Amino acid sequence: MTDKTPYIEVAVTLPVFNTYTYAVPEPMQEIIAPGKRVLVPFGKRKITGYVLGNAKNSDITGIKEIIEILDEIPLFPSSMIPFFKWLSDYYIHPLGEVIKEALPGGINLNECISVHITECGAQWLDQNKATTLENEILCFLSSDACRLTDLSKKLCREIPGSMISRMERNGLICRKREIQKPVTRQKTERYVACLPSRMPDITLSGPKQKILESASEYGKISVAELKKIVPTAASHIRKLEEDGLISVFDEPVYRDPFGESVSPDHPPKLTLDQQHVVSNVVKNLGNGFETFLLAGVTGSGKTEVYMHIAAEAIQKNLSVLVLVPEIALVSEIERRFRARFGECVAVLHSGLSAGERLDQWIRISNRQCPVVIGARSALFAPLTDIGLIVVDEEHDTSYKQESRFRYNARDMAIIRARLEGAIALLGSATPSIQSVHNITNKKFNELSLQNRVFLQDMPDIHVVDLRKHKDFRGTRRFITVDLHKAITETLDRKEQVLLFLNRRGFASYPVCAACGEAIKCRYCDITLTLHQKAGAYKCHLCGYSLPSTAACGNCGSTSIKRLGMGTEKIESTVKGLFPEARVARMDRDTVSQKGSLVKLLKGLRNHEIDILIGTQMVAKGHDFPNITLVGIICADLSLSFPDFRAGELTFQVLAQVAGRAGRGSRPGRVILQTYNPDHFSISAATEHDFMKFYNQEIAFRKAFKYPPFSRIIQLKISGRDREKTRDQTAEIGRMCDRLKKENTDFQQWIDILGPIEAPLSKVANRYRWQVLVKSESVDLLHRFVRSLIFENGLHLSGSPVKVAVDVDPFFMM
DNA sequence: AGCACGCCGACT
DNA sequence: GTCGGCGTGCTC
Repeated sequence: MTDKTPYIEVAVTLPVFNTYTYAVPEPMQEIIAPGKRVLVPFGKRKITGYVLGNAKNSDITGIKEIIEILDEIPLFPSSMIPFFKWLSDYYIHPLGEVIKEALPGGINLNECISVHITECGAQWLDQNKATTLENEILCFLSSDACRLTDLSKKLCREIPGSMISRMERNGLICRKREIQKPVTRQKTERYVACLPSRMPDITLSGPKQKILESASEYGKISVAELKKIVPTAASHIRKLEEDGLISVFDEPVYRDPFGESVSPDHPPKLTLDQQHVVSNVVKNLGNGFETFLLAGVTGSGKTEVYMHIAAEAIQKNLSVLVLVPEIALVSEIERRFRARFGECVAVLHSGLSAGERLDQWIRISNRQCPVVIGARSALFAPLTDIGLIVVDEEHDTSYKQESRFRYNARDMAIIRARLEGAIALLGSATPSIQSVHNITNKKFNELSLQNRVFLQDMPDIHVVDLRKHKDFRGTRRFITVDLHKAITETLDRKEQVLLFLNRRGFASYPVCAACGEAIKCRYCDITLTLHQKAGAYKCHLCGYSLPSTAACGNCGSTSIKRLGMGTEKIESTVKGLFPEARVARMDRDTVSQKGSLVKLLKGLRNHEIDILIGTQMVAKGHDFPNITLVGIICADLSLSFPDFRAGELTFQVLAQVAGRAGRGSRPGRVILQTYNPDHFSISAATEHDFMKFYNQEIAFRKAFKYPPFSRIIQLKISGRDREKTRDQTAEIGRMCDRLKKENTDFQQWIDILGPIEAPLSKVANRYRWQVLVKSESVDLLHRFVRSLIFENGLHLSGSPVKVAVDVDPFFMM
C-alpha cells in the first residue's frame, strides 16, 4: 500500500457478505499489501482474510488489529479485486468465498476446535460410568484427539453439540482451539554449493572429495542429484558444512505437471480464412475491450488461430489466458502451445495435485508465464496485463460450476476481459444461442471459419428412423441393419468407427421381473444403473451402490430385468457382433484414472482400436484422425430433459459428434438413429444447418420469454427433513409474492415460477424444491433477489433448510 | 461457519 | 420453576 494507513479492508473466508475493517500494527504497516492474506480475530475465532486495500475512513468502533500477515508476496494482483467484487455482486455470493474459490486450495490457516479426552474422562471410560454414546465418544477420543466438525462423520452418527458441552462441563473432555497448518506449501529442495575460496589443500577421503568436485563442477547441486553420484552423500554433508567447505541451503522447486517434453514446431502457413480471422482480432489487440465469436466447423483449425493471435499478444507484452471446457482437452491444447511457445506456458486445472497447482500459481504470479491454459478455474489465474482471453468450445456446459460458488467461466471471461481492457475470443463449431444472439444485437463481433483445413466436405449424415424398428427384438433394435452394414464396411476398409450413446453403464432401468418395481437409490429419487463390469448397481447422482446380486427391495425376487441401455451394453453387444474387432469404451467409468484417457487416445491414434464407444465425452473437441464412421445409437436422450435448453443441448452434441467423422484425409459418414427424425434440433443437425436450428430455437425462446430474452435466477432449496423443507419452501414462495406486490416495477417485470418440487425431488438424502425468478431486466432481477436476502431475511445457510442462489442456471433438475 | 442470545416444552 | 431444544442474529 502506497501511503501508510493503519486501517485496511478485509474479506474473510466465511459466508458473510460484508467486508471488515482492521487496524494494522505499526511494524506491519510497511509490508501490508492488497492480495496478501492475513490472520484476523473474528468474534471469538481467528480466521484467514484477504486484504482488499485501504479502508475508507469510517466511524466503526471496536476495530481489532490483524494478528499476522500470511504472505510475503501478494497471492493475486490488486487488479483482480474489482473482478472479485463484480463476481460477488453478480452471483450474490460472499466475497471472501469467491476469492477462496479462485485461489489454489489448501493454503489457508483457519482456527478450528479439536476435542481431547481428559484424565477424568479416561477414568469414566475405564469404569464405564458414562452413557453408551458418551462412552463411544470417549473410546474414540482415547486413541486420538479429533476435530469437532469431524466427530459426527468419524463416528457415523449425529453428535448433538449440547452433549459435547455437557461432557465438557463434567470434565470428561476439553476443547482446544488450534490453528490448522496449511496443507499445501511451496516445495523446497536442499542444495549444496561449494565455497571456492575455501577449497582444501589436501585431498579428502573419496566420497567427500567427490562431493566437492561435483558441487564445484555445477556451481550448486541438489542433494537428490548428489546422491546419484555419491550414494552416501547425505552422511558427509553436515561435516563438510561444519568445516566451512560447502554451504547448504533450501531453494524453491516447481513440481512439474508436464509429463513429457514436446519438440518445438513452427507456425504453419495459414489458410486465407484463418489469416482473415487473425488480422481482424490482432488489429484490436491492446486497443481495449472487444468480444469476438469465432464460429468454425470442426477441423477448421481454430487452435492455430488462437496461437497466432497469442503470439501477437506476447509480442506486445500482453498475457494470454486460454480456457477449455475439460481437463482432458487442456493437455491437448497445452502440448501445441508448448511446442510453439516453450516453457512460458502454465496450466491450471483441478486435475493437478494441490502442490502442482500452487507452483503453477506462483509461476504465473511471478510473471514467468505470459500464457495460461486451463479449465474453468483458470479464469482466476493471477495474470496482469491480459491482452487476450480465449474461451474454446464456448457452448460447453462444463463452464458452469454447479456446486459451492455457482459461476459460468465463459460469461465471466468476458467480464474479466472488459475489466482488463482485453479481447475476449469465444470459439465453437456449435455456438450457443446466447452468443449468436449477441452477434445479432451487436454485442459480439462475428468471425467464421467456413472451410475445413484439409478441404474435405462435412460428413454425410444418414438418418435411421428407430420408430420403424420398434418391433425388432434384441440387438437389432439399436444396432440397426444400416448401422451394422456400415460398421462392417468401415472395418473391412481398416478404418475406425465411433459409436455414441449419451448414457453410461449397462442397464439404466433395472426392473424386478416379479413385481415390476424399479431398483431405486436409497438416497435419491432415481433408478440405479447396472454396471456389469463393476458388478454393481450405481447411483449416478450420489454414488450409492448395491452389489449386482442384490434382490428387489420390494418383493425380494432375484430376477431383475435389465432394461434401458448404456455404453457398457453397446460394448458387449458390439463385441458379440464383431468378434474380430478391437473395441474400447470411453466414458467416465473408463477414464476416471489419471492418464487412462491419454492412453486411450494414444491407442486410437496408433490404430490399436477399431471401434470406440463413448458418451458425450467423445464429442468434446478431441481430434480422432482415422475415424470415418460415426454411429449415433439414439439421438433423442437429451431431448426430453425438462429444460428450455434441451433442444440446444441436443443440436450441439449431435453436431459435435458428427463432426468427429472424417477429420483426416478420408471422407466421413454418420449414421444417426432417432425416434424423432422430424424434430428441428435433429433435422438441422443432420443437414449441418446451424441457422435453420438457430432461427427456430430463437423464435421459441422469444415466444416463451426464455433466455436470451430474459434472465433467470433459481433458488435451489434443499433439506434433510421432508416436511420442514416443504414448509420452508412455501414460506419462501409467500415471501416472493409479498415482495413482488410491494413494488410496481417488480409487479410488472418480475415473474415468479414456483415454488415447485424439483424434477429430481431427492438427491443424497436431501429433499429438493425450487423457485424460478425470471425477468427481462437483469437489474431488477438482481434487485429482487438481493432484497429477498438482505431486506427480507431469506437465510441461505445456518438453518437445516439450505437455499442456494443460482444466477443464470444451467442444470435445472 | 460458529457462537451467543432468546424463546418454548418436558422434567428434577 | 430450570434444563436443554432450536431458530435468529452478529462477527470489524
